[in-house]
Amino acid sequence: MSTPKDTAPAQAGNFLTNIIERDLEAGTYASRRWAGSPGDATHQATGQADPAKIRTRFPPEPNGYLHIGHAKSICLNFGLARDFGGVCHMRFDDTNPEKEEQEYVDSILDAVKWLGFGWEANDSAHLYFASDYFDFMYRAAQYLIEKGHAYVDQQSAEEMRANRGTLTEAGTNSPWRNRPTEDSLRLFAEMRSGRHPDGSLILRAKIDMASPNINLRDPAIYRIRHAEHHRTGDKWCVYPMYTFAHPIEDALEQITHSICTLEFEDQRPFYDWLLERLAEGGLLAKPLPHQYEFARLNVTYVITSKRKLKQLVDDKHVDGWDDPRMPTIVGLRRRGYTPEALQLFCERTGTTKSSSLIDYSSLEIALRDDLDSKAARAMVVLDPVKLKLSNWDEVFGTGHVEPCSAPVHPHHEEMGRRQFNLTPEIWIEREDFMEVPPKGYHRLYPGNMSRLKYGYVIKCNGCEKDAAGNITTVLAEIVPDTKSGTPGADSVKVKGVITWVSASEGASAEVRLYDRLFSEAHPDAGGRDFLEALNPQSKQVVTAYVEPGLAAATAGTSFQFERHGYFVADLKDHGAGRIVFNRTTTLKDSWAK
RNA sequence: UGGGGAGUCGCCAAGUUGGCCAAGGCUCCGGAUUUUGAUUCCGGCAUUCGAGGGUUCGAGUCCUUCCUCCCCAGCCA
Repeated sequence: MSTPKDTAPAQAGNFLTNIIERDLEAGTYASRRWAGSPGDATHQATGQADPAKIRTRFPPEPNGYLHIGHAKSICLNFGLARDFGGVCHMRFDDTNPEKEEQEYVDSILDAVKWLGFGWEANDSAHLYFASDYFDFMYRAAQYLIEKGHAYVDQQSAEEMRANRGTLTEAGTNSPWRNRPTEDSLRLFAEMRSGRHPDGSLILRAKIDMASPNINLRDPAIYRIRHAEHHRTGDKWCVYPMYTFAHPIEDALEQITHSICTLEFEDQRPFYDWLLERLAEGGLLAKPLPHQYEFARLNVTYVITSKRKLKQLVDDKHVDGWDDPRMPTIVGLRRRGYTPEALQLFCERTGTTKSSSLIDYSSLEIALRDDLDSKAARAMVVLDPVKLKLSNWDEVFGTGHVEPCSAPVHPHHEEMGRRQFNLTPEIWIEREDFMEVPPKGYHRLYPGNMSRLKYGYVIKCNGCEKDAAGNITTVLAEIVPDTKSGTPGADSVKVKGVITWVSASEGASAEVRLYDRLFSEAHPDAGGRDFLEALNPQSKQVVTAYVEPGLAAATAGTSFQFERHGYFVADLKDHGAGRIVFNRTTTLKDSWAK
């Protein structure tokens, strides 16, 4: 997975590619060794020069489902490794046993693979867990205590908060801050042995309670938590905090560029402080990893707050985490988004440090751009009204069905052709007929001609209505010798071409017409209730008539329903005997709605 | 009011050490092709870089004052 950057006219880079190029040129990481697995300085020293020019990592906490924002981070980290001859590690940041589960590990792995990335490189799987480093982390904490860089505090959480100071006022030292080293060492061992209850003691780094950066006011680095961990079981009852664990994970894995989101900027000084301390003690190999921050992805009409997404699921506003309206990877996938479309979207939106708000439509545009050349075409009538060809018997003879042929894709003949029959009664879209057409309308209205796509030109003769005045049947007649593909096809020019499905041969299908989940661009702006911004029409289910061949579609396959948009056979509900499609997105429509 | 970030066309976004007319993508607007009002194809789209001063032959890039927005006071990540 290490294709070097090609020579093609390089896309303008971003601040991260600039940094990496500079590091590569300067040989910043050239001296790194890699012993084939993560480990401390001694371990890595036994290895060869690292075959990976750079190492990045995607480090989610396995506490929920991945969403579109994670997709960006995945594309960034795996993409950078791919483009610069490096390796990207798949790592689970599982340092909080109370929130994490194996189920999430599995779904995250699945999402990353589906997106098109892998963690296999140089004959090994770079799949790691922070929990595998607990032994080292414990040793590192002991080292910090020994050197006077950490101490066991026994203030309560409330006391600690009170003594931390505020944004404008310095904090005050803990009365336990200068506890003798031996005492802290003993207490820390007792914490580990299970002698103390949750919250009674805590290990803190000793830095500066007056620092203007609150993260440096003796941050907590190890806490007591008598909880079962999904991987280490009850082996531990002390767990490292993110602040302490993450830099160590990066260093043990020989990560070069540790990329995270902007809110961690203030943590960087501690990241560097910690790693320097451990490196000067000979525990970690130099050169050390560096943290870089980028702006997280924000998209209009979309929320990514885990708490709020969970509420949508729990309160049944959506049908689960994989509801096609959810911004989760599983949801986007079920909606019909492709990995390529998501990657294209991430490339187009770029990577910077300035927070941006991307139009939701960019997502749809990227999807259309990807699907247009790949999706097989099909004719489907979503809002059916019957049309009778009144001169059928005169033109073809009673009982005749007229075979029609269409390309699977108009620009890719190699994709083959599909067959279906034209019959005397067909379904057409209700909006393709108007008794009184507006200016510029060129489909069916009394006296006007249109073409039945891949079939004949027909002339509209009016319609039939029920007692309430609703149109029940559109009446039309075949214009002879105008069949598509025959020499006479162009003898009659028409402006409108409409799609149709044979009433006797078409299959009926359940089609779910999805629209954006929220009707406001900023559903959770200004602290108001995001549920009030829910779009009541985000899901409409219709019974449609589809081209007969669609019955054989396999779940997960995308089609373009001509003139309607892109649809995907539902991953869960489409199958033998039941045809179920989800509308992924409509087609671009420049005809005023 | 402390600290850390960010402000370039409708939405993104290049622009690194000051120097040819401020990249590119998407949207949009014209026009051509089209049996999807889709696609494709041509063409157009910032005297201006949050605002004001200043330095300079020359500034988005340097100095300065100001404005706006985002993040930080979990024993979450």
